[in-house]
Amino acid sequence: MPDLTASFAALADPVRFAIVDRLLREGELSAGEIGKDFKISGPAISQHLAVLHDTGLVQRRRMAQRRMYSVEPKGLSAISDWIAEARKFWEASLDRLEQALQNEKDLK
Amino acid sequence: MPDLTASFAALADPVRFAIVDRLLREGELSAGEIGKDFKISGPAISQHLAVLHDTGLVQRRRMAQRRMYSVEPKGLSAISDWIAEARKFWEASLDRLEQALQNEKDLK
DNA sequence: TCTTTATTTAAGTATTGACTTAAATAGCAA
DNA sequence: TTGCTATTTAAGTCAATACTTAAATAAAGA
Repeated sequence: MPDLTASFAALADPVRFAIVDRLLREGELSAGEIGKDFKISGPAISQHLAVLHDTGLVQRRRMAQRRMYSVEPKGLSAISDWIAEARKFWEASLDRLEQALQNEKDLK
Repeated sequence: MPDLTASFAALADPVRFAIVDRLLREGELSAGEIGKDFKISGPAISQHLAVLHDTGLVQRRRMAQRRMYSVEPKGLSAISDWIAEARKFWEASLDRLEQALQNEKDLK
């Protein structure tokens, strides 16, 4: 299992979450375009992008002077896989709860 | 949309992630039982459980002197919903990539 | 009531992390 | 080369947070 806590930590910051969410919807964007959404400095954006890149949530490539960023699906699918696994357990427990409530009702 | 970044922050800590993961698999457990898995102090565990409870990831109830903790499905389904939405976008972009590679191949 | 068990709350410390400004790097164009 | 645009790296500051020990609370039992 990959290190999910690092991915969660990356998405725990509101700026980084908003960046990933926007990249999902709009595809590839430059660091400058991404930065326009926020009132923090350029270097702050660059540092956030570095965190997202280091944790494997975004890819990047050069295009002339610009750095283009896009979502790295593998990074998100690691979370998706864990959630799918977790869902099995919580749905099973909801089923047990529902069953228990039904039995209680039947007794009346 | 609920505050997903708070949920991500809660799961970003390795201890809290392990607690949630174990509660999913084993169901309801007391604070004491949960604490045995870690070498940190009782109060530290209690504080982690408070964070998980405050962010809506776990429920708790009293049972005599003990506090019993279990996963709150709603907390995780908020993440699950975002991932499902995100998946639509990243799969669409993968499809476009695949299409582009196919077109390139056809030209040869 | 007094004691024991289970857990939380309080208070203080140390590390981590998000931000800033200033300086460095990379590529393009005059 | 010199300059211009885009972005990152460096260095330092401040706030958030994960931990500790000590004290408080809650429920049960002798």
